[in-house]
Amino acid sequence: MNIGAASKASGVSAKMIRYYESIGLLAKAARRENSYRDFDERDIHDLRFIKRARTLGFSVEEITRLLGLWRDAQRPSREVKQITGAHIADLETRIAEMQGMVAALKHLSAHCHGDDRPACPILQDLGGPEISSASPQDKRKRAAGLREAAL
Amino acid sequence: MNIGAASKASGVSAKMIRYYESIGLLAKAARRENSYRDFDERDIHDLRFIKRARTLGFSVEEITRLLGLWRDAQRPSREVKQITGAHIADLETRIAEMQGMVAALKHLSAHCHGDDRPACPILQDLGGPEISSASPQDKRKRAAGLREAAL
DNA sequence: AGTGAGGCTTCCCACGGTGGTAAGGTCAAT
DNA sequence: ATTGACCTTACCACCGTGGGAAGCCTCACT
Repeated sequence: MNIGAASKASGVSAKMIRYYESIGLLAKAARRENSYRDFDERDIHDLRFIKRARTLGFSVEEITRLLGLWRDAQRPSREVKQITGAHIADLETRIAEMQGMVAALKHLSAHCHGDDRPACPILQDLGGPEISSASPQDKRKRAAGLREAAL
Repeated sequence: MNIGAASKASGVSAKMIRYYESIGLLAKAARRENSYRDFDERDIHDLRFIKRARTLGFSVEEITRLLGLWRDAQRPSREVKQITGAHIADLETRIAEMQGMVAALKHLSAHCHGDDRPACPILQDLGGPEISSASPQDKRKRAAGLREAAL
């Protein structure tokens, strides 16, 4: 199976397949005499796994662990659940942050005429003196995950 | 005002102040004889403006426009409201996507024992055959905005 | 007057993921 | 034998942020 075929079969772009291989997320594909990569069913499975996990917002780092667990038939489901739980919490934190932004923005926007007049509470707020930001944005380490996947 | 003082006064790291200057978001700061940057009140205002706007998830590109509007006393508030509205819509799309992920993950997690047994519906789902993903992730251009701000 | 600490300066590197593109090899079919 | 569709590697870009090196500058203290 060529990389193009693997790409179609998995929904992962050829570009990303090579990338995943390069960072060790995906096992190094076999090579034909032409030096073309040759993917088997196992690779396709892994690619689909990765694709699906990315769709669910897991970071590549998390997927590495999940794939490792997948391959270990003996793994305790505890670990999988733990990773998933942490990811859910992460997503929820980010959702809450964004909801805070939306609320603040909607509030400002509601008081902005949005016509030819220059008066605008949105800019007033942005430019104004110390403003009590909704939450001071904790900067805990957080996988890039979805953010880029959504680009 | 040195860059350190400006950083403290605005809450923007010295690193980012230089970066914002380099990309033209912030006007080039005056220099002293030592070649040290010298910030005035106007710069501090702009930095606070940027800081606040980043907190609200605006991308640097959007902030460039907003700052331009701020400086134009004659600007029609329409434009500001329009930018803000687009940003709100963007945020809401991303929130919805993440909420979809959370829902799917919670569903899977609920059916995973999370103990020593290896059986795990989460991995089953990830590794399983074609799954009907919540939404096929539209990839419309979207400013990086929050994603990185939240790191 | 010298020394050390802590500014400041520029410059490059890394991250996460993804896309682009150029320069070359290969294949299959006309 | 040529064309066009594929493959290969290798590099660059994005966004926003942090890290660090190497070299000045300044100030306070000895």
